[in-house]
Amino acid sequence: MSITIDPYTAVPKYYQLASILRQKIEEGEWQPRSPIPSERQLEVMYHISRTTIREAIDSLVQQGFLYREHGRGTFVSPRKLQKGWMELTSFSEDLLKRGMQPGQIIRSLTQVIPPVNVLKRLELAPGSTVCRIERIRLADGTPIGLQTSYLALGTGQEITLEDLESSGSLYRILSDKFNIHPSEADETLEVTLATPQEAELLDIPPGAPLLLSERVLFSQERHPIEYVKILYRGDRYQYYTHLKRRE
Amino acid sequence: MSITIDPYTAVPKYYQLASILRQKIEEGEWQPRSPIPSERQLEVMYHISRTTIREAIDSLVQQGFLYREHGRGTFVSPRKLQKGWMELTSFSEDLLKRGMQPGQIIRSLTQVIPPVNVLKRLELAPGSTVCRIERIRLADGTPIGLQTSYLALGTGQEITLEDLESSGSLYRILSDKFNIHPSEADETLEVTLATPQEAELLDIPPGAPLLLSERVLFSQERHPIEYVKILYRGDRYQYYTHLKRRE
DNA sequence: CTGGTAATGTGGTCACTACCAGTTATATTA
DNA sequence: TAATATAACTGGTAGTGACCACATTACCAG
Repeated sequence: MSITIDPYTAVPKYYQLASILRQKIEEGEWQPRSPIPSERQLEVMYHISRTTIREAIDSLVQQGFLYREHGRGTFVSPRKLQKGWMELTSFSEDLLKRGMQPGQIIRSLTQVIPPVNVLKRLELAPGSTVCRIERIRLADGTPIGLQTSYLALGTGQEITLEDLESSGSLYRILSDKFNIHPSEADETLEVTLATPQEAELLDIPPGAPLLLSERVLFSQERHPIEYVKILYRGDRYQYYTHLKRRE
Repeated sequence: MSITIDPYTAVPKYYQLASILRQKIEEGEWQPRSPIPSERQLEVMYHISRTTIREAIDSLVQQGFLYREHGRGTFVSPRKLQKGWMELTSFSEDLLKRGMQPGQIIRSLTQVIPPVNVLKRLELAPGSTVCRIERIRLADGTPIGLQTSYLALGTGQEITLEDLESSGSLYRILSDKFNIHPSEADETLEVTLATPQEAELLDIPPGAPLLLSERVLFSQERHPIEYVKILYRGDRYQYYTHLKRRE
């Protein structure tokens, strides 16, 4: 990450500036609640137009790093709000962020005709086949969740056991191999109790409370990509989210 | 909602335009996945500069109503993604959106010195007093959750029983009476089991699974306002979010 | 000391301009 | 006819210049 703007690279200037500013925030050079240089000052400092400055600041405000006060200035958000931005993350990313080591036991990888509710959520025609992946998810080596994914892939697109075992993260495979970039998701959370089978796999007593997450993942083009159901051990998992009020 | 831009009002043009476009989307005039007029066309249609057009479209893209494709156009997001935007909502708002009637039984409203972990989350000095509200939350008349709020109000700011009973929504009181506008929140969700007291209040058997939500609410100025803990009946409540991937 | 006022600095809005970078349809050419 | 080039779109990035709305400060009159 440079400390000046390079006008000859393909990277947009507003993006370069945003990176520079974010770095100063993350490294603590600019303390929480203190003002950053004004837009006119930044204009001189980096020889960029105010239009571009504002575009950079806009994105950081959007991401919660900065906040503006009309007539006063632009300020660094207090730590609390900098991290844990409401992000769509994969299981692996999620766990790594919490400082735990993600792992998995792949139970099956098959082509199946999914249940109708799954078909509906994936906006597929009845009888369509999808790729189903069953995995036990591990945190620091111990089971933490049971995950069942249904993937709506294009014809010819296929995920192999090797892909899964080498990368671990489904999102990475989608991105690298198929150029599908997860963008948004709808998720519901509720409470259930473990069936004997689930209890066995998760190494908990039958009837223990579980956190059930159901998520439909959408690509950048807003096509449903994946329906995934995860049963988390209630005693070992906490769901975190950051909410923003509209307007 | 007008259908033309009024240059003489205090409402910014980009905001007026965004409202017009959003209306056309919500009323179905523009169908999902179909392109909206190009930015150059809108420039002519509404006699607004492209800068302003893009600002309006930006906000709608941000809110998930539209999506852009470089070189192709700007399109209406499919229905699925238009609604249920990841919003910070109050309990009442939340329930109303699900088509249920919110209600409450106020169990207590007192000034207390909260537990240390609450003080910490509210960034208050040890020994500070806050307003505590205990409520049983109802959906269509039946108990659905136990809510305990700790409010960090300014000196002289006070919430009365009448306020609560007449409005029902704490967010509305904060907004109307104190000019405090909830903006963001950190929330965690986990699973617990009902204690005998909790079970009694929620009309469920002791040991029944509950969804425990803990939320810290922040004002526009990023000051912590409220720490609230809600125990939801596991059999009657489902949590919903919409996630977006960063970048 | 108090209250008003003007200067100055901040972010907010908007117009106009230019060019770049993808996409698509059409015309051209082999 | 089929491949290729081109023109005419689309959104993306960037600069300049202007004025507005709000906050803070310093100064002045009472």
